[in-house]
Amino acid sequence: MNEVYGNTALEMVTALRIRRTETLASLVRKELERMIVSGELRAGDRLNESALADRLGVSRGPIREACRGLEQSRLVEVVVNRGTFVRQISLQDALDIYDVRSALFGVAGETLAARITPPQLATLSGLVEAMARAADDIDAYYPLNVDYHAKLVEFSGNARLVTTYRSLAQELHLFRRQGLVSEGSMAVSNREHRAILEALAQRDAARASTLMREHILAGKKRLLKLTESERAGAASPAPDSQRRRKRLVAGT
Amino acid sequence: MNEVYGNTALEMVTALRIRRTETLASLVRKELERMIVSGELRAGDRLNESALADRLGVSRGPIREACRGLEQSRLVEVVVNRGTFVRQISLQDALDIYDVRSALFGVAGETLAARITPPQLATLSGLVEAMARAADDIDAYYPLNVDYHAKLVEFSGNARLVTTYRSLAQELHLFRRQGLVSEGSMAVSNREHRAILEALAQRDAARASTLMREHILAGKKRLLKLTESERAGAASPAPDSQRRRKRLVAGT
DNA sequence: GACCTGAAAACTGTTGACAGTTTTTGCGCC
DNA sequence: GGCGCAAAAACTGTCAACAGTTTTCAGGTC
Repeated sequence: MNEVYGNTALEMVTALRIRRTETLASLVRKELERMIVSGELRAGDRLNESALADRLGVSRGPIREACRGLEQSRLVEVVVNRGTFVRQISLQDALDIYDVRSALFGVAGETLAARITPPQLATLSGLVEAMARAADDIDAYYPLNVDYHAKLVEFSGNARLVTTYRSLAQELHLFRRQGLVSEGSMAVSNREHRAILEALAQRDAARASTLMREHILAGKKRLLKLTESERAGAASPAPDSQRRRKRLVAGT
Repeated sequence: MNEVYGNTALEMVTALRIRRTETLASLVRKELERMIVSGELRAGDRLNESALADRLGVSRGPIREACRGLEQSRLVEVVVNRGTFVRQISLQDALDIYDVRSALFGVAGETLAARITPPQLATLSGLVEAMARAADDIDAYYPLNVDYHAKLVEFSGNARLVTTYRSLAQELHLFRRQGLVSEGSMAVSNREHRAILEALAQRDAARASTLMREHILAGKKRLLKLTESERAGAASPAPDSQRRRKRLVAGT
């Protein structure tokens, strides 16, 4: 009848086509993940089960199942009888995650140095060059940067490391300050990327591990410095829409 | 009427008393976790939703929600239209987990050395002494050992590290060979525990980190050696009940 | 006996409804 | 206008039933 019904019908068709490989709950989980990571849902927002069910054209069952999955991967928090909320990440949480992530990245380096293949080296090299070309165009740089890090972990061949790392990276997306990459740091960062690549090419496990660990810790330090200078002096970047609650998923 | 109903009634009372703090789904999740870690449910077993629902005195909804949570923490695997199965961990998986765990343990050491308090040192010291007294009584030694490791991570104060580490440790419980601690290794292991304790007492972050990382890697090496000698020579410890499937949860 | 085949049984995926709790709303009172 | 307070609305927790898929099994065939 109206646009809403049009949308859900379309999505249902898609869902049905995919079925037999994916369950509704897992499709919903992916969609919610996307909404959270993309910022469509913000930290603190409540996930209204009925509203989501209407919006996605399914019943509440799959929605609830999806939420339990998200709870376990720490993207949401469930409060009994009150609902599930997109998690709020404190600065301390973010710093803690950086520490864990840096250790994981270190393992990736150690493992990878011993087994990296020429095609993998070529892929990584391509990404570093692309980042160099991106210069200080942050919109071009950022996805390349994410991809480079992801590839380093994936190429390690340690499946459990990959999932753990991904989960932490995703959780970090909940942190409110997206602008953690300042322009000046991109050149510095890519210099580190290149050094990592060299260590890997030489199969120097110890060096690759150290460099990779420190690369993440450098990110942590940047974040720390940023928040400190922010707290000390200038007004925070976007102080306007601070406590804009009530932006639940309800209305279409 | 019969014993089964008696059980479920009792459990329901317990559940109702706890309510308002916990949801049925989370209670079920904990129960399933216990069953899996304790070995009551074995790797490969299918979790029959209806049977579990009857057994625990709840409907299938909470069971399904619990399973989605377990799926995310990698204790079970869900196959569409076929059910959820207790995960099977291969030797390679176990080795991969050891690598990740060792890195996490290293972070714990580094963080903890800088912030450990006298009472915490006392607690850890107590555990090391208790383990020494346990000598080669494995039933006394094992839980102390688990506790010692857990405390080292908890005392680090990094919440995310704690949950990640716990999840990995739990997953490792799925690995079929429980006898990964041979008698001779207990003395060696406790010597390492004591060395870690000393490094922490001296607030030597680098040393504590290295020792703790290597402590876990030593466990990995023991496992590796064990499986190699097993493969090479003697028959495996318990070759009888190998493919004993069909031990689903159904019958009471 | 081994092997298809098709009906029956068992089980998972999903839904809609009901019960109990939390939040909102409307109203009198200060 | 601000403040309790009770009724109503909104929402979560749980369940039982239905639909569709997978597995089992009996019967026929070679």
